Amino acid sequence: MGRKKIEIKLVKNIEARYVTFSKRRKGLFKKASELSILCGARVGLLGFSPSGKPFAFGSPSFQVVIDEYLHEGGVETFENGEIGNLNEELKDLKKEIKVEDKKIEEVDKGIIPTDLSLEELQKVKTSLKELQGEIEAASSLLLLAKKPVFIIQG
Amino acid sequence: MGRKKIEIKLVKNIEARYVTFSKRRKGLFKKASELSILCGARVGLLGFSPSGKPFAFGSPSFQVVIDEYLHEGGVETFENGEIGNLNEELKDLKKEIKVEDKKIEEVDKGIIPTDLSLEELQKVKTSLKELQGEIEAASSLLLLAKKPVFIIQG
DNA sequence: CTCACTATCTATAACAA
DNA sequence: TTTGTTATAGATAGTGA
Repeated sequence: MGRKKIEIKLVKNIEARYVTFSKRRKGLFKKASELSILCGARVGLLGFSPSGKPFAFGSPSFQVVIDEYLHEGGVETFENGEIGNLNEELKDLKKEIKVEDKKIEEVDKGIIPTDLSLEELQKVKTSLKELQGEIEAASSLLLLAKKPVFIIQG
Repeated sequence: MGRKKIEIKLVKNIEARYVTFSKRRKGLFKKASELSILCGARVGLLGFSPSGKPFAFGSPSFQVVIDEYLHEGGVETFENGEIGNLNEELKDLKKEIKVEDKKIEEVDKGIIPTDLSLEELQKVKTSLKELQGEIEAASSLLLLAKKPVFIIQG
């Protein structure tokens, strides 16, 4: 999406890193907004910049997402017993991913040979990261669903 | 980004809506993941599908974002007094946006004439939605910063 | 950190399965 | 709700201010 294809890994140059962050955060907000409007979904986003500054986004609002989570997105969303099963599945997935992650690391270091091109390897790594993110988040949701939940002091 | 340019508004056909949701959620996760990896940012995402099913994503993990928010992203991020000022600014911005929103609605209904092309109008509307999302979220962050915060029961 | 420019790379709308 | 294909619309890397 730019003058050149880039690898998805930490941008070394700090200045360039901030520029990239600024541009892509904007892009992410836009995507989140579009998803919400096009599909009637609700999306909340919370994060921290490279320098540790918080940023957030919500559509139709951040608060709506929190409220929906508190009132409907928690325990009631899952059938009885379902949570335990899902947790087991997630545990297995995490194990598998850990194995794959280690494998890739060793390929990277040349310890293990591979038939994959650098480009293909990059894709695998990126996919793995995404999967990790989803699984991790799913775990968190399940955890929160089991032990309710975010409480907002007020 | 597809065969045709589309307006950013609720997809009428429900089947198509779900397809769009499925694809764009995937895209959003990818963008969030890339932002995190490229810039060393932490990103957490929580939302609900059109049908009310929760989804979440985190990079490097959902939990990391929550933890950082609890420990560093809250009150300490803002200087004393800064919060009050920011809240005032946000209040003003919200008012302005409300006005603009109403204006656009009336333009849509033909009550107010406009020199803008449909395309330009669409852009303005989309930008406004994004701005709303950011401002709303900023408000939430400030609110949470003032009245600390998410508490995770355990 | 933001803004503008523009050559390229990517995400995705429409369609079918 | 998910997946694959293909033509396009849209995002963004590199660069300079």
